[in-house]
Amino acid sequence: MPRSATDLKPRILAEARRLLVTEGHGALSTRRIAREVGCTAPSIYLYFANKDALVHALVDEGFQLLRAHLEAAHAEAAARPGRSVEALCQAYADFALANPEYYEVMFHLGPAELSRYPKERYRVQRAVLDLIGRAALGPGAGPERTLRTATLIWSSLHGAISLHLAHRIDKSVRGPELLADAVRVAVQAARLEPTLRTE
Amino acid sequence: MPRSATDLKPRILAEARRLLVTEGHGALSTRRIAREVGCTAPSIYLYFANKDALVHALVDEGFQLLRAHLEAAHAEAAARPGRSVEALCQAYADFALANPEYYEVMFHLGPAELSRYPKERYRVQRAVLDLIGRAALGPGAGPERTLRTATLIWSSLHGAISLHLAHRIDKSVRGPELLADAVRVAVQAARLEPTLRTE
DNA sequence: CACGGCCGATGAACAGTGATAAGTTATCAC
DNA sequence: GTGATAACTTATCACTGTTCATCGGCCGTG
Repeated sequence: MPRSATDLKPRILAEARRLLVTEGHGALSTRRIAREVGCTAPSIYLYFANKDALVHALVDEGFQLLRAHLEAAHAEAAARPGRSVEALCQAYADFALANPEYYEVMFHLGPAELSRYPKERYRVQRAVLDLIGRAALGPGAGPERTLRTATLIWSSLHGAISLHLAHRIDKSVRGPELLADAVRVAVQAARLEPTLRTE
Repeated sequence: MPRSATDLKPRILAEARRLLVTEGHGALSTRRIAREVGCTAPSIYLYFANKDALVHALVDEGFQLLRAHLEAAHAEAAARPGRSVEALCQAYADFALANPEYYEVMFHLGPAELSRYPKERYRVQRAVLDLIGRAALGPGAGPERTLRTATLIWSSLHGAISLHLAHRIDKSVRGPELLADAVRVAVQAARLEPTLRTE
């Protein structure tokens, strides 16, 4: 006897998403979700193998959102070329700052907190990295170099965002400036250097 | 009647440290620590206001360890100058990869997971940043620019480390290479640019 | 010596967590 | 109507951080 007309699974997911966004992933508990949805905690296990699976569904959602956000920014930036990497990076940062709790579960949760899932699924979708890499190097560059450059830009970007979200940055350093610096630095340096071994 | 001769507080701290290092901060539980130490869980609250305070003591320890590690590397690198930033960054990365669980609580735990403590204490010690900044710019640079450049280098470094520790990096991208790239890129670009506003 | 007072430590308890197993109930096929 | 099947709940387990009342040994005072 479903208490509400709709299927339970999407409603559980929606409530989990709502709790994640509004109160952070620490507020995600099976009983809390169940109470809010109008069922009992064990019902969740009918649709998700465990709590990690539920969180992981949100992570997947987050990646889809991020990808859509970046592709929109990419399309918009295509009009005036030359600065498309900067636009992509800005879009990435915007997403992170607008959805800090999504960003948290997407990129900070390690195997310890979110176990029982193949590591492969953690890795960011190649599509996003390709987008960044090609924006930086152009479509001519080889896939390996593209991936490497994209990862470099991404990691620089992520560093600034991660520290900012964790409140680890000195008050006198302004966040947006740091982000802009991080992007510019990574982009310009990544464009120059080919696979230059440093050791 | 202390069951063992020594004071309880340092032994609690030592056991917490051991558990953090060997099993990760998810294994830190008051009862577990108490059992391992030979007392009961409420005894911990005689010496720490709550579990967060205990974790925070470990965070402070971590910062002291990191600082000592970097200062040692700095002293060692003073012999052959010119490459001291790279040496510092390498030392930072070594610390992170050698003590991933320390690094986790030091830099990934946000106010949500580790509440009830003033945000100020989260911010990395200025001493560490000054070390990096002066290694990059020399002692002549102004304190503001030094801090800003150090933060930029640090955040680039942290990005690569954070993604690496969270297993978010594509298998085909080799970790040490990415780290080296991140350092080099941040250093060379940070050296060039003065306070160049990007907007 | 006896008597409080104090302080470290404890046992019991509370509300909450993820998770499982057994039981209930409603719907559908035959 | 009967049986099966799926959805859902109740009860429970082991665990979490935390609090409170209590106990016991020690110390200074009379």
